[in-house]
Amino acid sequence: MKDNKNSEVTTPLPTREGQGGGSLASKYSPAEVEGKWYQYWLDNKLFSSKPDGREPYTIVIPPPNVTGVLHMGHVLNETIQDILVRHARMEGKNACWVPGTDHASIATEAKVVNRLAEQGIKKSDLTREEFLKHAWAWTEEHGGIILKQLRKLGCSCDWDRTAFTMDGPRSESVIKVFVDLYRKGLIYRGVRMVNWDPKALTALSDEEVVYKEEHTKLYYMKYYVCPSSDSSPVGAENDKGNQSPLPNRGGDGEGAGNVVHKDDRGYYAVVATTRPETIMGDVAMCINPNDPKNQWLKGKKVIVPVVGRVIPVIEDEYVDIEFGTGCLKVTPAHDVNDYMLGEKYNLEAIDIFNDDATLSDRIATAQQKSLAEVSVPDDFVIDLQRYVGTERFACRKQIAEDMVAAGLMEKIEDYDNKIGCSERTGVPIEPKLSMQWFLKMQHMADISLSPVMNDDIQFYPAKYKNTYRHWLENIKDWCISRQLWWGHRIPAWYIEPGPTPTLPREGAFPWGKVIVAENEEEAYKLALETYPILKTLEAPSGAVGGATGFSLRQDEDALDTWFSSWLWPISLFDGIRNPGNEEIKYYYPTADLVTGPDIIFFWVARMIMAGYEYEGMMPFKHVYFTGIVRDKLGRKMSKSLGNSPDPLELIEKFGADGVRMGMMLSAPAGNDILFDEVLCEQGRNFNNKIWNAFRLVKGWERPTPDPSRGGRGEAGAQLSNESETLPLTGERGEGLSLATAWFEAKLRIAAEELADDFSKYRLSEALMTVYKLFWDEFSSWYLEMVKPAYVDGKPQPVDRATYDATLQFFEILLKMMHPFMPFITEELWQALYERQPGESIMRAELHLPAATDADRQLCTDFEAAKEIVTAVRAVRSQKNIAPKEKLVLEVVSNAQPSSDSEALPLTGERGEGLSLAIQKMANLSAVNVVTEKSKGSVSFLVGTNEYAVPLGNLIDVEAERKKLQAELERIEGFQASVEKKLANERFVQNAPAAVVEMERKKLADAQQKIASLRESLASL
RNA sequence: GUCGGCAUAGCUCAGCUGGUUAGAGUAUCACCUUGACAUGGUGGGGGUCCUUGGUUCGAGUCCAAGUGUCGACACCA
Repeated sequence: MKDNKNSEVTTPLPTREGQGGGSLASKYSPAEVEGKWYQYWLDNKLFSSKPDGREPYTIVIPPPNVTGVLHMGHVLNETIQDILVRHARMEGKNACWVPGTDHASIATEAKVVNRLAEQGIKKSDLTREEFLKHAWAWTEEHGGIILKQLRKLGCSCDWDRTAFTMDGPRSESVIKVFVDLYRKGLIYRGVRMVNWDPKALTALSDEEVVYKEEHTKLYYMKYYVCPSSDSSPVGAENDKGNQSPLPNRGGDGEGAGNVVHKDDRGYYAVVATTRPETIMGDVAMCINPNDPKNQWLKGKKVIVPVVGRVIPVIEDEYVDIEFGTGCLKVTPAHDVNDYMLGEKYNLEAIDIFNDDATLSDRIATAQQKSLAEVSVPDDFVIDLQRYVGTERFACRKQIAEDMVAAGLMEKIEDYDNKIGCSERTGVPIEPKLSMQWFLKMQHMADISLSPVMNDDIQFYPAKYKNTYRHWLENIKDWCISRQLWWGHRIPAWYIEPGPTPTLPREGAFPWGKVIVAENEEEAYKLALETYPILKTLEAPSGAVGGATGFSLRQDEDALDTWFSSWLWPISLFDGIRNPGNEEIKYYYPTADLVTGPDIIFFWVARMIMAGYEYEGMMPFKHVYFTGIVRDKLGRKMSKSLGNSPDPLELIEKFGADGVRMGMMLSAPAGNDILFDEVLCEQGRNFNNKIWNAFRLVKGWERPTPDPSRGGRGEAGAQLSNESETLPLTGERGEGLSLATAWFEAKLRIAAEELADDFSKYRLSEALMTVYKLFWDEFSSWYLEMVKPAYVDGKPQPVDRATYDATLQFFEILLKMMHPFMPFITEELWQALYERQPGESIMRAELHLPAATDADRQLCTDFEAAKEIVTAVRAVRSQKNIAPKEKLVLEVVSNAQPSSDSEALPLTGERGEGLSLAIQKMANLSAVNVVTEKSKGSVSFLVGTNEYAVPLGNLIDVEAERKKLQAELERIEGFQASVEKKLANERFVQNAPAAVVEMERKKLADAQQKIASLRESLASL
């Protein structure tokens, strides 16, 4: 048979025959099952969503970099999203998961530049258009690989909606928003101190700077003092003195705390810095006016060593008296704080670097200029020409050596410092003054803070609300321009004189003025409108384009990547270009956002801003922050450590379902997850367990009569129509065992737990709930109870009711597990009953009736029955009695009636069922109710009831006595603690009545147990 | 430096508004293969709930301090 043949190699299921369960391989092999069903889902458009009357459930994917490759972080993130989406879909919602990629301007541009470099092409040799051609080619070649990989994971994205942050609709949206914000006065252009990445050659936002701890040096440099407050240089005339520079010498004590340095060249101040090369940009020295050490420097001028520039000593309380010597060199062009001082005291900013952080020849010209103004002794000066063109760190090393050699360095100390580095290229940031575009953030912060603080948007875990608030309350303007080509080019044009030479160029023309518009044509129109004088430059009618007397030059810069990402939840539904369209109305706001806390500012906060600015509503209702995936030693996964497994290899090894489960088993929201392959192994083992449970059930002969299920079709498999389906809810079918009733109750209770877990986004707990439900309750208890006995080597047939119920349970379990393990559940769901073409578990809804008090009582009773079984098994284990050997259980019913319902009813209808269940599970030949247990029996307590297993002479009296004695002591200890509590008057007075009552009952139970244990001991 | 989180079994974590002498998964140990599954079954062992103090009749849970750890932000040149 076909089935037999296949089962040797792999494990396809017989979907029609229904028979042949026994011929299934004993191991589940996911490889071809997964490919097959993913294709089936695609073919049947099961992921696709269109607006309709159902409640929408929307997730937009955090777009991975277009050239990215799937890593473990994605696996975690996308698995969570897929679980949420599949869960919502099975709740009957219109689930829509929109996939896409991000152009990641700086990262992608860097990759393209690298690749070009490998081909010997320099970016600077290309025009913008040529470069972009390469970039698009690269994007098309590598782009979307990651989206293909998501399919292997089982992600149920609506692929027809796949978007890219730089595709047509998204780009247009970005431009529209830029223009809009500019017109609202929220975007401006100006010269500011920005974070400059000298490798990528672009400005960065504050968020793109990461601080790294580094061991560096602190250099103490000598700044010689000009002897008088005029700018006379230190020189010959100074020789007459070893004259102290101190004012009021020997006077009233002012300057008593002065710390003065002097050597044979004269008096000097000492300035400590980590960056000696920046002295070339020094324009002042600053002291704290309250610093007693440096009073003597007030009003003086000092000479910048090496450079020879004479600079003033200024005073500002900004300077920290405690740090270094209390003397701060001021380099406005290369330090944010110095820049502020420069602004305050109107100091010149000398930019000493080129864009790539090599030393600019400006240092040499500045030196010549200052030396021409004031002459300083030659031995204070080194010709700066020698540093021009050197790289900043090489220069630092060199200048430090040179200063030591020239006697201009006081000392050098080791120093630990935190250095701001580019998040992308990793190189240290150079603070740099430059003209950039900014978005004013105060307004954005104002509209986006309260929705999070008052939980209109809920964060999971909520602790990130603090982080969010802190950032918004200290917000700074967002530098949105990047000196890159790959990205959305800023829609700003500058008015310049046109090519027509005869027209007037001078005068009141707005040369250099900026026009912001959606395109050049608009800009042109707007320019004429804004500056009517330009009309006088227009060529005679009929002339076209460049024939005018002015032209427009578009800004070279591109926008920060996040300036497009922040519109993602809106632009995906075309809400910017086409406000109020059907899709945006239906899908927005989205339901859940799943992302890492590392981009809370980059992305989450800014999406919230854009959401309120453009839709007047939050972009999502819940944010689920995932943790960082680390290895089992807690280290971040990284390429250099080689500790990051390839997700695709893992999928090959454990199956996608196994990997998903491995990821989710230890991924509570917000906590870092320590990933270990053994978790995937556990996932795979679980799949195998499900598979084998299915083999068991499928191996049962279908009881007759066996009407084709066609008539009732799918309805027969759904518990939602309660009265029609499982007969258990209504009238109990004759042959239905207590096991069936119990498991049905169990399912309903579990469904409620699951719903609760999902509502709190506790997905790993939800997974653990179904894991235990399937493995422990269903497989280990339920199936073991209903599994047919073997007679003469043959399994007995299963009765019809049990058979039907079991299949229905299986189906419900598959549905519960499906969001976590989509492939195996689809495979088995399809094989469980005959299905119509195109049907899928994906669209099967799962609604169970609420659990009742009776359900809970049944489960409680059943737990007691389980305890009895476990206790009997323990007796076997301790006495080395083979599982096959049948035993007898005695229920000791003393005259004292058991205190209440806690005692297990073993009489009556339910009692009989429980009794039978216990017999089967503990392999007993009988359960006898006795008033006194047999001699030579081992006894145990469940609740306050006593049970005994007669063992005849197998019993070891001494061991038994010991065991009972230990148990007795334990309970007596417990009793003592309860008695003590009850003896405390204040407890009885203050504690709620119910609590006191509970304690009384505990005491009564303990007393009863003690009595029964003493009796047992005595009877030994 | 400022702010915040966390600290419970060997490991990873639950433990919700204080109320059984603290739970799960995994690991570990012992025993068990003819009947779905050794990727399995059964049973067992394993905790000073970080420390100290406080509030309370009662604290793993609340408060304070300390220690350790992780993170965010700010940075001193």
